Amino acid sequence: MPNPLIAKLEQFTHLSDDDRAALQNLVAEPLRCYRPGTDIVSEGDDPKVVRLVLAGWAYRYKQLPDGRRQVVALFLPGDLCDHTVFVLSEMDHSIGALGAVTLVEIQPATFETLMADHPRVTRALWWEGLVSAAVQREWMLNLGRRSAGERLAHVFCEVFYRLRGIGLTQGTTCDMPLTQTDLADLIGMTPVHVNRVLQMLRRQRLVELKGRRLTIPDLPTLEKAALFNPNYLHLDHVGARFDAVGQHPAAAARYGA
Amino acid sequence: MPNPLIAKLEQFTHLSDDDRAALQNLVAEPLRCYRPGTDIVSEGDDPKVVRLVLAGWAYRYKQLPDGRRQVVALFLPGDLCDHTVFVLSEMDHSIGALGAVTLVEIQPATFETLMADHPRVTRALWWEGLVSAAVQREWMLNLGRRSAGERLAHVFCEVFYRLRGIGLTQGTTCDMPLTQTDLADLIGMTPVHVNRVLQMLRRQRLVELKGRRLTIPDLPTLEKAALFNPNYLHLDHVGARFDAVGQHPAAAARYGA
DNA sequence: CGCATATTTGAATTCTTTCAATCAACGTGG
DNA sequence: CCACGTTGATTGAAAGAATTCAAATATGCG
Repeated sequence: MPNPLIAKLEQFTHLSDDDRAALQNLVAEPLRCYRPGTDIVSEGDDPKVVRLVLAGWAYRYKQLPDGRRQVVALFLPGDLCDHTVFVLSEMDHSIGALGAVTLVEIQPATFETLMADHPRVTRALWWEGLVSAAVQREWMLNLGRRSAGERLAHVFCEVFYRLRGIGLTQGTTCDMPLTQTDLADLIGMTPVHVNRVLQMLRRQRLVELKGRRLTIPDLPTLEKAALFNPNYLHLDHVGARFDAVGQHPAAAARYGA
Repeated sequence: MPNPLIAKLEQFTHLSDDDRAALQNLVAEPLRCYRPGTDIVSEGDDPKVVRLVLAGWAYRYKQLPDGRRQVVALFLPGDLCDHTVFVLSEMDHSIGALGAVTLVEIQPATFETLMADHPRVTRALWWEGLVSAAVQREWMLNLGRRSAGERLAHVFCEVFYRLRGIGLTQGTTCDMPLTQTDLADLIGMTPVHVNRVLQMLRRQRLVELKGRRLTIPDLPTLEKAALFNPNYLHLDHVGARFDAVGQHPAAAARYGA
């Protein structure tokens, strides 16, 4: 089974063959599969392992006692739940499977060994954690200050960028397994309103969404409508500073090599 | 200068005298003071140091091109900006000083040494990072799904809990240097609406707010109104599992020693 | 084909914002 | 000590955005 975490981390830094092998090795830990709509982790659970999504989409969510629900993160292939979760005694949120999800359950010790032996991987994992925190902040800006239309457009931009980073887009299209109800829980609106706003985006030819597939005919225009600035995804190969100069094509370009 | 980070981490785990001394040592790094309303870090900066707030309140915020602003985190004394920020090449948000703020600028190397030599401190710092991520998630739930009244009440509960954890409450009162405009940027509303909602909370005798001081006459009742569940602050001394049994009073209680 | 799930539509209501003014608190200089 | 300017808090009325509730269509799957 290929490990999409490698593709993800290579957006940040150049990895040696040895680094890649070590990451590939994570997939040797126990695999789990989940049916669409089931919970992978429930609020209150004791998190004993670190989870890495290999295939399918999952999402973190929180719920109020009366049932109101907010999706607080999306896990795409290659996404890792916090690599230090196991120090907590209790989860403060749940994780659900959107479609069919395959993930690995990694023992804390495996991670600690990996990080002790591979400093470049350690940096890359730090980067991974910082990016997911940055995504959370961007979502707060989304929820608090963007209009409904901007919000929905922003989600589409982000998902497209993230999927593209791990090679899961096909031209101008990508998967979009979220229902309008899921989208509503993601951007803090009602499903009815998501529907109306989506129709607006469609009328403006900013997106096409049908049969669980998303098409973005003109990404720059959608970005403008969303006030989308990809800086928060930190996809600029900043880790190049930890590379040997010239090792990585993008790093080489950036540093004029 | 006392180091409030020690008090903060001791909410999670028991520290040895040696651990405490090492943390105290952080305060030997260069101190900086900022005037109210000034920026400590600006979006686009290259983060070369890790910052630890010693006194005063600061806040992270993000802004849209047209000026709409969202506060995405509050830094109270003892709060640390991400202890691995320096792997990024560019900040995706800004940090501003609310009142007068004193902080230390810690070199990455200092941190790495501290963590290499003090495994218990390392765990505690991981916990710190996980808690701030959890706070962000709770804020998303706040922005996306709580009503205006619940949102405002929730902010008051959280601030009170966090200040109490580091010994900065006095009975039922604490500082509250945020103006109504600041609160608006925090909970994604307009200042006008904050004002009206605040009046509602006052009428219900849930809070008193005057002269930059907050009084919560009956915390449990405010918590109910806010749908506040403190689990996300992870203040349950979970780290006790990394303590020698019996070392820490709360841990001892939990484990029946 | 038929059920279950997801999307779409309409109308009425509720919540927030907007815009404009007014009021209150506070620190400064005369 | 008070006038004055600045900032923050408060109020009102009207416009705008989003939700609610209910019903009607689509769509996908066994």
